[in-house]
Amino acid sequence: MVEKKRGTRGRRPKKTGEAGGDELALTRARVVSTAIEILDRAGPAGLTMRGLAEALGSGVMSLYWHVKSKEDVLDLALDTVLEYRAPAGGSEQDWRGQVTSMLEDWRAIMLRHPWSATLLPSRTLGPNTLVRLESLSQGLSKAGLSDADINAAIWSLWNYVMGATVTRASFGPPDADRAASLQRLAELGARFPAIERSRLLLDDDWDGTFKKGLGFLLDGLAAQH
Amino acid sequence: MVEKKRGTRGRRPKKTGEAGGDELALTRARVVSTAIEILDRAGPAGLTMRGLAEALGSGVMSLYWHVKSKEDVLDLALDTVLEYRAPAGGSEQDWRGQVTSMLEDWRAIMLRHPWSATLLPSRTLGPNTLVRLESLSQGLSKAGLSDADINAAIWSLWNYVMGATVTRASFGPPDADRAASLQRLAELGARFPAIERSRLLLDDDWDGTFKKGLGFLLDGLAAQH
DNA sequence: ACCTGAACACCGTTCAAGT
DNA sequence: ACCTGAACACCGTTCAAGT
Repeated sequence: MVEKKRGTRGRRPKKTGEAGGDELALTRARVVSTAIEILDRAGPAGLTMRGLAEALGSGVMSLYWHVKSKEDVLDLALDTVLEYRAPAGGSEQDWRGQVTSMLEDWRAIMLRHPWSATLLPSRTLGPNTLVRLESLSQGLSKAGLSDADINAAIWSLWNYVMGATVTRASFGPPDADRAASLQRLAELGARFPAIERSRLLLDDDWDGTFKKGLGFLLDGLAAQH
Repeated sequence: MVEKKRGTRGRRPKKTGEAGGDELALTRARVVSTAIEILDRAGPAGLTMRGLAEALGSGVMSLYWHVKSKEDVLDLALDTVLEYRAPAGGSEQDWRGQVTSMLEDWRAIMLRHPWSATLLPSRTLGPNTLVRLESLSQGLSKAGLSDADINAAIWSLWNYVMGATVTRASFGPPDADRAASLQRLAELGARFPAIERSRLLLDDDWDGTFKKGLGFLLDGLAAQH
């Protein structure tokens, strides 16, 4: 009853040059990057410190030398994924182009790592998030908005992307039938005539919808001249 | 080592008319509503099936008669909180008013239960969420948008509110100093001149910013005539 | 129909210890 | 400086059983 699963990954002496990648030194960077791999594959619920250690070929508690806690791992993974390298010469670009390309890059990254959209709301803004806010801020300063409007504009765009990504992630490709079953519900009750008519829940041109909505918002900003 | 904490909440025979509220029958509705209380007080991490049972004065496993799993409890709590009763005569209202009041109600509710903003992205849309989408859909149909634009408009507004709430919840009143410390970071590095200048992170007029941004978006929609 | 405790298979993390 | 296993105090849920 107290027997332990030893199997293939019991302790063994370290051999240099061993195949498999297991022999690499444990580093903070390596911990974070395999955490990201696991998150991509299994989502936040699939990440455990025990599983992470196993994937790294180390004991569980070894992780705690490089990392403060599981929360810490999540914070680091999130900030790593959100990294943004502003394209060179961005400051000469027109504001709409600069803002749009940064936001689309942001959205694309979050969709590539869907867990990030789920996690971002509940944790601190990291340095890389600040880089994005700064780029947004600079872009909008060229839009001719009043000082009073500019912060509201930044947050509007931020919120829009955040919401779009989070919504998109919650539908997700794995369950196309979820939307279908909701649509059926909407039809059945006949309590939702407008949704039914526009087939809102079946529309899956996410990219187009994102672009169009962003256009609405930018139009609204431009209109404040 | 195997001793058990019996104390005040050990089994006792059911007495009718007993004081304290403990004697109420266990119902699905009661399970959900005390789950909401706990979520409000302690957040998603603070909700455990064991704690929930204790708050209800029942054994843990009794819950599973009324509820399928913890996930189920969260889904139910979320949909309960999101309930929307469209104001009478909404269909005669002008579209901007109808849309705005529904969205502000939605935002207010989510801010009153901050965990809901965190949870919504990762779970199914419930019936009550559909009611809100329907109201949005009906309101916008009066705005004179083309059929091609209307779904994009719905999702834009949805995304905006979602993002605004989620962002707001992630700052939260508990840590006004978090923003301050971020601002310090921004100043220190001098890598974020635009953020620093506008004092973006110190701005805490969330309500005003929300309204203004919503205005930008609605202006953009109106401009599509 | 409704409620129960014991037990199972997990978690994250503290600690005292090894090298 | 870096890594370790044992142990602690938790989880959600299955099960077989009670009324």
